[in-house]
Amino acid sequence: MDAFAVFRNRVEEKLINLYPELSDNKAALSRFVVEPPRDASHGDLSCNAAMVLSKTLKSNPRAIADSIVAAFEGDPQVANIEIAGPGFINFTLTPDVWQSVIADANEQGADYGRPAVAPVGKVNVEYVSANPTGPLHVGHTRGAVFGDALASLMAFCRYEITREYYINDAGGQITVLANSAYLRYCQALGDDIGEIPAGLYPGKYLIPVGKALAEQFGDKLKSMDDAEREATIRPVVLEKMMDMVRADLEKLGIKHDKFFSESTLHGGGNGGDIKETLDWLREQGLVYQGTLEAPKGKTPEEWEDREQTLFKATQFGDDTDRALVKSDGSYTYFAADIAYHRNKYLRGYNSQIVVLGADHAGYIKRLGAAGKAVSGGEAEVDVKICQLVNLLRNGQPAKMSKRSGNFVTMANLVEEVGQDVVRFIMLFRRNEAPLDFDFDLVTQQTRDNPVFYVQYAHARACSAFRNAARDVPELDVSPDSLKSADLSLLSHPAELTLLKVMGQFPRAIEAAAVAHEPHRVAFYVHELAGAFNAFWTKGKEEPQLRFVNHEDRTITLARLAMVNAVRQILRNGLGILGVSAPDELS
RNA sequence: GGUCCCGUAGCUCAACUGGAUAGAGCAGCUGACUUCUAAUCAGCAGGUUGCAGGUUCGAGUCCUGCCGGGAUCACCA
Repeated sequence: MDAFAVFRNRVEEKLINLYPELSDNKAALSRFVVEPPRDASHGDLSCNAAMVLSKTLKSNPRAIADSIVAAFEGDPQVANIEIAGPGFINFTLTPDVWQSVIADANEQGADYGRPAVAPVGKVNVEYVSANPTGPLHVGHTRGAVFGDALASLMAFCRYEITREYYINDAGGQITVLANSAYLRYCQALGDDIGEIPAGLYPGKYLIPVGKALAEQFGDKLKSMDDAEREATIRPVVLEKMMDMVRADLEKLGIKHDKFFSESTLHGGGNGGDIKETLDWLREQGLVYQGTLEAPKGKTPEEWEDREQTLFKATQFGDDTDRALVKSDGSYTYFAADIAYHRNKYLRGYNSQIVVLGADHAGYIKRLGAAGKAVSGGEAEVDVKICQLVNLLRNGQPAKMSKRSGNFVTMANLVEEVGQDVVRFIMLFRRNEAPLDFDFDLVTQQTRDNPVFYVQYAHARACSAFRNAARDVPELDVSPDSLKSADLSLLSHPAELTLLKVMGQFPRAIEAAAVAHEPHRVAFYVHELAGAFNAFWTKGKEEPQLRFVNHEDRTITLARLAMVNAVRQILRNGLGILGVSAPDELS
């Protein structure tokens, strides 16, 4: 049970009893919260209902608070209740409420923290979606980790989640890719290709692709005309590129459920494709022929004033209407994007999350507009922007030379510092804040390094069990035995402090999922690790607080039950982030 | 010029979506180590939350206008 949720319900019940007119006013009732007070001296739980409902009830907050407090008279789990400040109701709970967190965590195990009821509706999380023209680099990594952790977080909270990758395989860059691969193919057949011409991809990763083409086709590609050759090469190269992307993602532990190919939107008739979508938009009166004004910063010479096919994006909150058809008659990228959002909507996703890089900030409004337009306002499109990652070495910018075509790939990054570090560091920051990634700092095993700090706390928890097995081998610490522990022994203030942090896990998780903010999970496990380390050190000053007590088996068992719960919560939190929880650190 | 993001302790960042006296870590002082119960912990010090207004019981958070930093700005993807 989550004490915060339980007491919120309890307050709501009492409010409806006291003020029957609230029973059909869900909106008002949904506005108050029960949360931990900032200052621990205010108690365990704080409720703002009296202030929030003051207007609705046309009564002053103090009077409402008084009536709520009176209604809690006799509640066996309330040790103290008082009104403070402008009308906060502060609860201090009896220790057994917090002690029960241990039993819950140990009993529910990997499910501890999971909300009881599943939210309605399917959620599509689209992330990475990098152009399949080369290896993933560090710029893709943050979005990849963020999207993956967000999907895991929401899946943990029982949302029906699909992890999706949109393959941009319909544009001109794939033609360039095919031509680049053809050059490597010629090279594989023994031709001297010299310098890679400007405009083609120079990367060495295409060399094996060229070899594969040579093995598959012999010299047949050379005798084809350009169109036939491209049509032949394209799917083969694309597949190779996507294999590479998938392999890179796997190094970070990322696996998508669905790879959606943009080119399928350009084909015909499978529902939700571009033509059908544009026809549908036309029926809605959202498409017209017109001209756009030149942006203020552009000089008239840079601007070709021309009539084009436009989507009324402004009607849905965008800043300008958007072109759907290019001057050569083909569809714009955005036209495909609208169709893609419609496709997702038709597949039943009323909630669509799109994770993009910092350079796509300008897309938030237009994607939101697309989502609203194609769903008649039913689908929510939440665009999450991940800001830039600054790579540092020893505090100095780790410059990458763009000229030589060298860049830090995702694979390099993971190889150098490991999956856990990459993932945790990238999640230990709000997504919209820029991130410094210092190679030297993130590999240190010190307090400065949050990944290490949290993993160390988990390893310590495990070591408590190793020590117990060594020092009191006759003590049964099996799950069943831990279940029988007398948790009421854990009433020392230091223990209650730790237990209260533990008890916040469920609401922290749920709030993070609702807000689409996985970084909160990272901050939570960091806080729990701190609370655990603090308690651990207390055992130094006060030996009776040590986990293993040679004289007293019952307190040892209770303490180990608590340690096991800490370990479980850390595992659950880290599991959501995709970071391992090692039993020992080397 | 438009739009979006950011601006919080010397530094790097939080603040549970409007709650109470704005919190952590680093750096600086003080103290605690037979290194898996110090890879850590406790304490001290550090603030006009960029500026000015507004909304209300209450603002770092919401609205307006400025200042500073970054990103982006038809037809590429």
